[in-house]
Amino acid sequence: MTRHLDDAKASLRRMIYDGLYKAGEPLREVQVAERLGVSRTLARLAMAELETDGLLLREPNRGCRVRAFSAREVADAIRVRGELEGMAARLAAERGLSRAERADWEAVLARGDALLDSGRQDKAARTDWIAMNADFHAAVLAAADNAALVAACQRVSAMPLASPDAILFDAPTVDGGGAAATRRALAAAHRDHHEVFRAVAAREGERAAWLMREHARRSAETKARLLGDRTGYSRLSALPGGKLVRPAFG
Amino acid sequence: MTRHLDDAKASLRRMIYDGLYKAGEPLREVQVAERLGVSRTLARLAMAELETDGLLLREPNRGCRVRAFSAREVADAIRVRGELEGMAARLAAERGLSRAERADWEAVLARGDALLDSGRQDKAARTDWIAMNADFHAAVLAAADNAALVAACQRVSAMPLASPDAILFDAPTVDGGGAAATRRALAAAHRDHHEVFRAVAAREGERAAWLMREHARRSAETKARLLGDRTGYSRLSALPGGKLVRPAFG
DNA sequence: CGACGCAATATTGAATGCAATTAACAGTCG
DNA sequence: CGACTGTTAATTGCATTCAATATTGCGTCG
Repeated sequence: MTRHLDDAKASLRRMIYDGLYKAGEPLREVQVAERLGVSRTLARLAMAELETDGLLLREPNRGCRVRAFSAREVADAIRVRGELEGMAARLAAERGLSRAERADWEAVLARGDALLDSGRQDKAARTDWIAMNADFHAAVLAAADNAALVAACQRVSAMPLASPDAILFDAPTVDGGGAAATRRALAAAHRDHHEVFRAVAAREGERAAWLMREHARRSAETKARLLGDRTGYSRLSALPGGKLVRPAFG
Repeated sequence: MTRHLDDAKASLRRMIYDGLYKAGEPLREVQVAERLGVSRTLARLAMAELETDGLLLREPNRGCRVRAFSAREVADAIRVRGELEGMAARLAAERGLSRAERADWEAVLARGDALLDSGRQDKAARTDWIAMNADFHAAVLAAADNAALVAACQRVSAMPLASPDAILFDAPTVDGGGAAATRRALAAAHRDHHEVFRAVAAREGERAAWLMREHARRSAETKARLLGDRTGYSRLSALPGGKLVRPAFG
């Protein structure tokens, strides 16, 4: 992959996430190329990559369509991610953390603590949170020292909303809405992070795996609750409340 | 993906598996195109896909090289596959098998029994065995009813030797060689199949998962023993004994 | 009036050609 | 004699062009 292709792919991904193309709507190569400001070749390659990422569906000689993900599919993907991350936690616990890994991990946890303590809710805080969260999940995978596991996890995280980066801020909830609920959810998630770390550090492999799976499962349930039962969607910005924020995505 | 591209990709894959390109050796687009009998465009696309499959490594502006897989990497991938298939078995057990699924599964098991009972060791028998084995693993995944799980499993199986299809027949072993040892290994594997099925049918989820993980682990250990400790290889036909047979691969 | 078939058009699929980047080599200077 | 730089050859990256396939609209026939 070269620079231009990466750019085109990222831009197209963003376009889809932003709902420029509705689910089921065909992506015409010429139009995509125009909007991306590149040639048809690059547009085509970008579409091919997003297809392998599972974001687009291709019918031979009929082009690509944006794939719609049901709440069920997202939940399924998150369960798989949880299983893989759980395996990573178990492997990490069995292997034991090096001094450096332990320090890195604790630094990430401290960043999360600081963010929660600050009480900030602005956009920068959200970006920081997403970065912290991503770093935590990456640390778990790295500590497992299994390249195939990392690759598999990245793949399953390619689905919109299935990635740990995909956090729904300020979406309305049944138990009262908005900022306070979000804050509670983030605090709970970060407690999970601490617990996973303690279990791994204590070499409690199976328990670490269980905690990690539960962490993913909670995230899946939260998202399912927020997204409702609609069977298909891809325009994330059109979700209930329209206040979805996923700045660090893609 | 269109027909020509699929063909080109499969052919190139086979070329690499057959050792036409050694590990680390660069794949020049023009040469690949010539050997495939297609244009540079298709060769390029095929290479791009094999890159995403993890079979090739690409350095920007410097093309692709065949990736060498260490015995460790193969073992890691198989462990991940085992975890995913174990998850599938657990989900299948929790969900319960439909009448049709149960029948399909039993038919696959019966095919394996018949093959073992026949005592055949010819090439056709091997092909049949590989097909039966693939069907069994596919049945486990299908019974889990989780699309993301299937996709993740397919991905991790893309690595050479990591797929359940990749069976080493007649490779020399430490405990006496060849046909008899292979026969014992296949019989043991098929006992695993039966046990997994019984556990799933009995709704024993965690036990089914464990059995499936162990099934994969055994396969990984067998391969590791056969492959030895060499740190890098990709020319499968050049493995010890040179009697490797993997007809249904790719 | 509806259904089928044919032609025109639009869209994807593949190949060739051109530009940009990189590696290798020779020549020159220190 | 070794290191550096300018130049050349080779290779990838991208754009354009040509060909194949599917879709749509219209006309005709039942």
